[in-house]
Amino acid sequence: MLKGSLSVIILKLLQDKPRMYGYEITQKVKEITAGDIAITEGALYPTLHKLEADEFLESTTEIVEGRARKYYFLTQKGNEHSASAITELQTFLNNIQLILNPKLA
Amino acid sequence: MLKGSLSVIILKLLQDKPRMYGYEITQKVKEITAGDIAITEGALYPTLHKLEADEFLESTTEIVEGRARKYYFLTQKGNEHSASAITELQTFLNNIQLILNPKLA
DNA sequence: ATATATACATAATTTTGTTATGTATATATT
DNA sequence: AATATATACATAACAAAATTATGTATATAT
Repeated sequence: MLKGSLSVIILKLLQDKPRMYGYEITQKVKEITAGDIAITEGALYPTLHKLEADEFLESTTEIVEGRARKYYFLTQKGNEHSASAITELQTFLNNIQLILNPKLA
Repeated sequence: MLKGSLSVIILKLLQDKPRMYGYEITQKVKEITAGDIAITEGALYPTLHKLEADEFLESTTEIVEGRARKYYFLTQKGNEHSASAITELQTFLNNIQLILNPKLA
């Protein structure tokens, strides 16, 4: 993982599906990237906690099939922040592309 | 900066121009990205030193216009490593793109 | 004389990952 | 019945790789 992108990925996934739990996020990323990107739990959970502490996310815990699931969702503040964070990452990715592929510049 | 991309950027720039010095790299990145990406010296120089310690780069210092310049160039090992490192970063960027823009998947 | 640009370098700190470990339940396999 | 795997969350020790601040030094423009 490139450091710094995980929180934006989480925010983006929660924009597309407004209620997800941690394990679900790891599986979704694995699915989208055909197994290339595996989010480690040691990175995921602290990041979710930080996003919640920053009031970008809120959560509710539910028991589903005998196991606890902690569902996260964007706050209004988180929704606003997501927009700029995603744009910023997109701009950065475009810039790296320009460096890696100057012929397309 | 997304952590981890800097060394790959340096390797790529040295593939395109096989002899560059540190300050020149910062200016080149600024130029390509229209000022969006500014490489900090505190990141640049330690990264150059590490690439040299890993024997991916070698350097020669020259005095140009009264000031010392340390020119870096790829070793054979560095050239081989560049190819895989760039491909790997490209794959990663493509995967992030899939997450950020699922409609293009 | 002073500010800015060029040119390199390092130290302290922060951010953000990886790896390892722990707890717990459900389901599939031997 | 025992064991392995998948699901589900969490935290601690450690490492990597930035940012920020600081330092040295020369050339050029104001």
